[in-house]
Amino acid sequence: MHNKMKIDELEYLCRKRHGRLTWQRRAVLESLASRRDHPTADQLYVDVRTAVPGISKTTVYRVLDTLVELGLASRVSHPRAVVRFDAETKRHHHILCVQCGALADLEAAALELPQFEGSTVGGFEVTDYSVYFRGVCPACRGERDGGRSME
Amino acid sequence: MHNKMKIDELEYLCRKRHGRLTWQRRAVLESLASRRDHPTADQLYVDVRTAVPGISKTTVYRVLDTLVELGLASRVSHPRAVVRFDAETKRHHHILCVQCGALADLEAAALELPQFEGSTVGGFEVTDYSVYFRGVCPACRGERDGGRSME
DNA sequence: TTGTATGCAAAAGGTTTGCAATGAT
DNA sequence: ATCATTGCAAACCTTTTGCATACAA
Repeated sequence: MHNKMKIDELEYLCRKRHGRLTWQRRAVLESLASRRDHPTADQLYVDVRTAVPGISKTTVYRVLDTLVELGLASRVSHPRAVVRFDAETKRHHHILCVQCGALADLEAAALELPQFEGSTVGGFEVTDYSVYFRGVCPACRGERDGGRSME
Repeated sequence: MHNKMKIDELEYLCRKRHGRLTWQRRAVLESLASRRDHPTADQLYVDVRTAVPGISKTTVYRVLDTLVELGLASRVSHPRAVVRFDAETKRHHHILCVQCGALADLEAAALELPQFEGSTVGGFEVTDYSVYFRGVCPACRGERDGGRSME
């Protein structure tokens, strides 16, 4: 399974850093990696807590920090929303449904964009980039009435 | 001057909505439009307050909401940072310096990207998009030591 | 054993809200 | 005069921090 790889990576990276592989780290990463949406810290907290009661919200925040540092997760955000997390660290883009607020991933390969990395744009040396789309998702296009709530 | 246009637009849009053109709205929009960076609500508050004392922070937040509603400003955000505002509403992209945290605009025209609007991407009907670059700004590239503070 | 990671509770922001007063039209 | 907008203070929420305890290595 793909999640197993993530956990293995976590173990490896923890060792390398003289860090510790706690069940809390495992649990948060497992929960994050098993989801296809972009959960908030609080959603992950609830999630983990139902599976393995006893974790504190503080720890979830700290573990997420660590995962981002280790490159096992990344932060996603858009204006007017709480920060969300994503275990998908391959380059990809995001698209937000302006009607229901759903946030989906878009494979980078699906897009045909120029190769910006390494080039200079506006004087900046580009190391990374992603495209943020806004649009209407399939579900909202179907029922032309709008307004699912933001999950 | 370009800012004058913005204020005129504000006046027009306020009237259209049976809204009122208060000096607070004028002041916030003027401050925002005169800046080339992406100020936070708090920065605008300080700014306006020095020019015309007496405005409250609550009002700055409310005025900014209104400006965004009216299409005179937009929200910009990136993970790990407070929401920032931008009076530039033409399509443009953003680039963040990963060393000093500077956030700059990039003219859309400077990039040569496909025409995504109206097309369908990942099942979504795209209405708008912008590219978010990460890289190293000219200043930080010059002095290869990194670490200006995030303005 | 050693030092990292956790839990708790409290602090720290940033942003929003209720309500009476103000002021633009 | 009327109703949108403001100011104040308090509420809200998410995220961070200090410190003692627990536990992975």
